[in-house]
Amino acid sequence: MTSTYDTLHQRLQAAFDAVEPGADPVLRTSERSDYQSNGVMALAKRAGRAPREVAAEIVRHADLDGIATVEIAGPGFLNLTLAPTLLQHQLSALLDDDRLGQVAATTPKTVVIDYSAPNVAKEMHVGNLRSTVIGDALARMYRFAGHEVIARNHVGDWGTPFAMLIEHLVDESSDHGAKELSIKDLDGFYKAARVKFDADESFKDRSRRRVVALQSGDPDTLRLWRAIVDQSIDYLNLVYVDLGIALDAKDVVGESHYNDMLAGVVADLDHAGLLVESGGARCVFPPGFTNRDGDPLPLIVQKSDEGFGYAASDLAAVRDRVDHLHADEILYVVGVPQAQHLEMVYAVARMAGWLPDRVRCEHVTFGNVLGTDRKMFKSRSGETVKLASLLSEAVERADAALRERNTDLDDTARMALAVQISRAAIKYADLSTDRQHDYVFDLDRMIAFEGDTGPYLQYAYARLRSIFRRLGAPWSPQGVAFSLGTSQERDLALGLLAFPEAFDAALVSLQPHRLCVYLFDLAQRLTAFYDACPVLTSEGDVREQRFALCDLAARTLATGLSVLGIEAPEQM
RNA sequence: GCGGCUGUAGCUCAGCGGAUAGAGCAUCGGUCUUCGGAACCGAGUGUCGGGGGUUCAAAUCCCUCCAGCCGCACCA
Repeated sequence: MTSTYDTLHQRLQAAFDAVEPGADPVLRTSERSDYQSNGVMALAKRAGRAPREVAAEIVRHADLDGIATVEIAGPGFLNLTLAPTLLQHQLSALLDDDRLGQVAATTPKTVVIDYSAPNVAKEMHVGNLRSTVIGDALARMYRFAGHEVIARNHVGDWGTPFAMLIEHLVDESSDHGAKELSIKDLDGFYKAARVKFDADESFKDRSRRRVVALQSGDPDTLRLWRAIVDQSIDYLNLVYVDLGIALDAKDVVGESHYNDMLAGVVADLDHAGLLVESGGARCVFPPGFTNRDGDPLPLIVQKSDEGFGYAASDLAAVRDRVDHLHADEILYVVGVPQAQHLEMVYAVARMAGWLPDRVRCEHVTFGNVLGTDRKMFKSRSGETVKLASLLSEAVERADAALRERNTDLDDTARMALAVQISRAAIKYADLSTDRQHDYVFDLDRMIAFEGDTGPYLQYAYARLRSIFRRLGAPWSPQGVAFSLGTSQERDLALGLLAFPEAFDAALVSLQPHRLCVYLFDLAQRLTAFYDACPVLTSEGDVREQRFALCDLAARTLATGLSVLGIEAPEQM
């Protein structure tokens, strides 16, 4: 189906084209009418004519029969009110459309999304939250839009930190690592190794030798490395399951994966004449980057000790994603501190011819998670907060809230619900503000059942489902007449029809919060409708229409939440 | 020093060239013998960080200043 916005836009575009080809109608939703077109003033200015005269001409050219009525207002705004026949037609089409009016991509793209990327062998913490949640939402949005998404969890599983862990494992196991240890407390294990590394010179030396052994593929070293990595990934997967993140073991393609390609990266840069030796390191100097003294800034691909830096593996990853995964688009959902590094990687990859212009490469940045004191979010004791403990605290609060409401749920069902609610609370709070901004992590606020929160949206959905449960029999639409006799019904209908443009705007701009804003607005229209328009006790066509609106609202909420990675329970 | 991001109501945030700047929370006042009240309706509150400019039109674009955060060669 053609969305309501697109229908309107096409008709207006034709009218604008008749006056000046290519002129933008600037069509927006409006508070004064259903939609407004603001393009007349600019057009009149260019033509040197009176705006209201141009507006009148546009109106004459516009074929809006059965689509909308127009009113010229103010200096030349076109206020559009959608015609009943159009609303009837569009709403009927929505009832039969699983995609709720959103048109799937005609030329699906292969999109590689690099997100989450925690350090293996360290416990996941709030610092990993945003990349994981935002990346997951974008992956789901792209999939819904009809694209092929390849998720890449570029975990930190290589290099010096791992050499250090392996040495520590050897020290700690009774038989010098001949058998793998079961590492119960990964975080503690990592910290102990770190302390030893910083304090003990001989341990540091052994670790350095171990890096060489690791990178050159020493079997014993690799076996120990594998043991640590496997356990860590098992643990990561538990967190992903707890959070409801669509990442699993097959998406884990960490730094280690590119080890064999690093020498090739350096050799090919050398052949291309891009490699420069500087201070003993092998570098590329992409133009336009300078350090604090104004001197050219290198991307160091091979360190002076012959080891490869992360620039090398990032470059190898670009090649892999373009050559083997055939990416049309690569998104890096990575913290903003990496901005310059990534820009340099893209620049060098383009210089080397590894990243053709047709491949869009974008850094999806995000702000920090702050505590209620507006400083970096830390625990009472000043440590970084573990994701697992954050989640369990949220679950406890959700469970307490459910108990207070004394539902008739048994313990198991209530706990399961508490998990769904707490995930929604955390994810929605993260997704509902512009991702580039820092946001304040306040569990009390985000888990509240009133206001702009995940649980509020879930509740709006659950109320709708309750109506259908009470109906007893399955409901299916049959020639629904959308008379939209009340303002609440009409407002809800307009909200439902706006799903495609809200979704598309969120996708194109890579801003999931736009979809959140839409869903919250829809939920408010819904509750106003719900309050004013009885459904079960109404009769005839009105009843049928209200069921249809409920059905559409439920599906729109569920779909919208689901592409954000948020579940919609049937009952709360 | 260079580059990037941020500054909107008491608090948390939308608004990204259009009309009197919006929402949630909090506050105050209503509705209702709840199709699930975790609801709905209403009210008040703003030097859109300051200043200049561009434009028919600026919170929005440009310049500048102030405040805060981040990055700027071998840890990733």
